Amino acid sequence: MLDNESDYLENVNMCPECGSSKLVKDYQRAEIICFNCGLVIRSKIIDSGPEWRAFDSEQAEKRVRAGSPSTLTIHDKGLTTMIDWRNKDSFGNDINPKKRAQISRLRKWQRRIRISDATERNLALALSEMDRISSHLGLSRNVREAAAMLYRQAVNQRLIRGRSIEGVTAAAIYAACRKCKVPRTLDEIASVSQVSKKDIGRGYRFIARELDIKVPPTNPIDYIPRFSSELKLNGNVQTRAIEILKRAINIGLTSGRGPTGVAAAALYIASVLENERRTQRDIAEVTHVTEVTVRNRYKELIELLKLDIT
DNA sequence: AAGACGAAAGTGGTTGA
DNA sequence: TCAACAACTTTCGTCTT
Repeated sequence: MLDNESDYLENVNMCPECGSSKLVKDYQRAEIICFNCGLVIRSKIIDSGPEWRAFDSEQAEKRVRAGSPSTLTIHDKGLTTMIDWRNKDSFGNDINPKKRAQISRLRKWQRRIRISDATERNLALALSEMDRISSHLGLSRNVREAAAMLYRQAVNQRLIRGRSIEGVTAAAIYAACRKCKVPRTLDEIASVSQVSKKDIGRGYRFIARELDIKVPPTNPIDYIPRFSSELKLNGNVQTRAIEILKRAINIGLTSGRGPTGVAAAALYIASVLENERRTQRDIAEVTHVTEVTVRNRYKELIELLKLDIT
């Protein structure tokens, strides 16, 4: 077993063909090659270099082979050159004082260039704001990336001119949420940003038009998973609610109505049908509509879908 | 007493002239 | 730009469990 295993390890130090000890490990091609005679001694070797994923700061120091993946949520996509602040060369030796002065000048300019003009500063600010809002709303990675992408497009097309950074960031997030089918209401976004609901809506319509984003009207079904988990409803209720909504959509019962209201009513009916009853008030609370709306929608639903609540 | 129901008046946003 | 309009909310009183 040990013999077999050594096949996979890289503990060869001598070429079996010519006896030379000058071996080259080529991680790109995953081979160990004799520098002298060119024999491929091992192939498919495993790159044992550190990985970029790190779970604490200690690991972060070790796992530096590849750098972070490129991301849109950092203003330069994480692709900048960083000059280490330690005065060591690549072997860990001290750098002599003359070189040190040179390098510190390099560092200075690198910093200045990284966030150079107004656009860059704007982006950096906006992206950190978006990050703040996203974490408040508990948005997933891909929504954040999507929002960042929208914002970049908006910047490229000079759409920010005359508009507040906060307004556009909030609008970008709203749009990204809808695009990714994890809708947040305007109210929710307004409550964690300094922008009013009205302005976010206006900003959203604006960038949606200018960037030519086609987002279908919000589907009430998209709200079901989030609302029902907030109400601690089980999966059967969710399925039931989605069923109801599909039928409702088919007869056009949802058009013109606020999607949250319809979702709320469907959830209410489903919760009753599945014997997991929640009060109208509870549902109204998490869906941010009033009990009255829940009632109105739910009356329409049972009437037109011929549902019977026992 | 809590929840469900419904009427009536008020609010903010869309639409069409 | 303004008025009409539908959806939604607020408020409050009544009915049901």
